[in-house]
Amino acid sequence: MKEGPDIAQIGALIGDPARANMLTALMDGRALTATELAAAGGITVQTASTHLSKLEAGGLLTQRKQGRHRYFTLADDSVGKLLESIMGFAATRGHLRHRPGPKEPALRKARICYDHLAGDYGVRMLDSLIAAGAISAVDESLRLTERGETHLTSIGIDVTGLRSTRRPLCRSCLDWSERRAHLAGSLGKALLSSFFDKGWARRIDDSRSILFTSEGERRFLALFPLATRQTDKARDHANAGM
Amino acid sequence: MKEGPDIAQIGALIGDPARANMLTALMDGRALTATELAAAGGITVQTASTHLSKLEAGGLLTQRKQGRHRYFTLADDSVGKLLESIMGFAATRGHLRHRPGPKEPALRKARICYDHLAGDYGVRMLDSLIAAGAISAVDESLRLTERGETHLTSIGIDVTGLRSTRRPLCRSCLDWSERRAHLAGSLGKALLSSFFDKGWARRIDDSRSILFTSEGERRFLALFPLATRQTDKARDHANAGM
DNA sequence: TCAATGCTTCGGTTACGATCGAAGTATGAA
DNA sequence: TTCATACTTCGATCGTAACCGAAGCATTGA
Repeated sequence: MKEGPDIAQIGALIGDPARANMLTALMDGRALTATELAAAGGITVQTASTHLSKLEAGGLLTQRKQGRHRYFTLADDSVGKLLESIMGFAATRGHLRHRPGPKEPALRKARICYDHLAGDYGVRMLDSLIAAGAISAVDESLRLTERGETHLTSIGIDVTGLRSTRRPLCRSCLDWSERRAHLAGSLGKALLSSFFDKGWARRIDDSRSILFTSEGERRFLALFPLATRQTDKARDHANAGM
Repeated sequence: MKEGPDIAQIGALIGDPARANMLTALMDGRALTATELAAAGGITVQTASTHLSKLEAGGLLTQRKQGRHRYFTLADDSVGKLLESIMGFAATRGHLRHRPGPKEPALRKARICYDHLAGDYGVRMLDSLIAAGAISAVDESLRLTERGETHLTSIGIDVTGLRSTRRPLCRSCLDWSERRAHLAGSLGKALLSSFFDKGWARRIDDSRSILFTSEGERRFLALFPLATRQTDKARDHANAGM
């Protein structure tokens, strides 16, 4: 009872919806500013500021001043592990947040996950890239193959340019609506940007859902055909442990 | 943000101190009644009742009616794993609950953990029993040896009687103040009861700390001498993985 | 049938914390 | 210097949920 580590304290830290949203927004390891996190949490910056200082005091976050910005990150990867394990548990209990209303199907189909494509289409894209041999998957780690580099360059992605950034090129990101992995990292971001640039799709207002044009959808589906049966093994491999 | 399982919901469930206390009280796998859990949480039965129904609705607990009692247990061992992982995390962040004030040293020395002896003396007792060959330890599982049965019977413990109960005889229980294991199970309970019966010690009011008489303390320390060097290996074994 | 026990439900109080407007501090740019 | 941006702190409001007393229901035992 009054014994043991104080699970109530960190439970309470995670238990506030705004804080939980900010934490999940940080789960891909990027550093975000207080203002960005306020948006992620759906609150004003003042409120976010108090939340962030609580999270920092609780050892979940660290901050790094850079100019007039303050970049927040998860304190270390044990925090990420903790959040992941809670997510996994919550998923088994069916504690998925269902936004009722007409927006939900669109969100499930295609949406922005930070800066890359998620949802049904996001999972399909990664599956297709793996099936085509463009990306090799070992456990959760993804790697762009030579064939993939050629292929993506041919459709207008500046792969060499992406390589020069500090951010990892390929990253597997768990898709909670699909319960499968999709492609994150700078490559995932570049691909989504290219869809916007080509006019295949656009964001809807302030929502995170992505609306494809009929022409864009046709092209997308042609570019990333459904993975066929014999590729299931590779795909499952990429999703191992999730 | 609005994506993924609702970690805030289960965070909030664990985030209330009373609920957290009730959950940790259930972590040894036993089923406890609502009244017992109310005591564990330090609240009235009415309040406990509402907490318990919330925890049940959240999928953390299940209840089983038996006569006019309602026995609550953790829904399954994934809940235990979850709580353990949070505890582990909380411990690394230094989120140990320190009761300030004079009571704390007494609590660390000897206290009740559900129904058995915990704290420094609890750890010492188990170490000593292992060193004496009364209990054999393989990983976290403890077993009473024949020599141990003879020994304990000679000091007035009705081992055969304890064997007839459904509850496991020996159980290893992690001691958070010592970060080491102590003896739980029906044998742990019986030993503590015998200390009370013999007048060696008594509970203090409503606190969980146990006060030894000077005579009782002398006898206890003589009965359970400090484990010597060469037994460290066995003891560490018993504490493996904690 | 009646009393006792274990637990839940109801009603009302209270306290805590999430929230935001407004003001204050720090950094960078003009 | 002045202005703009990024963020924090202060102060006040407000809503929710934790809490308990009292009453109600269910089970057991006499």
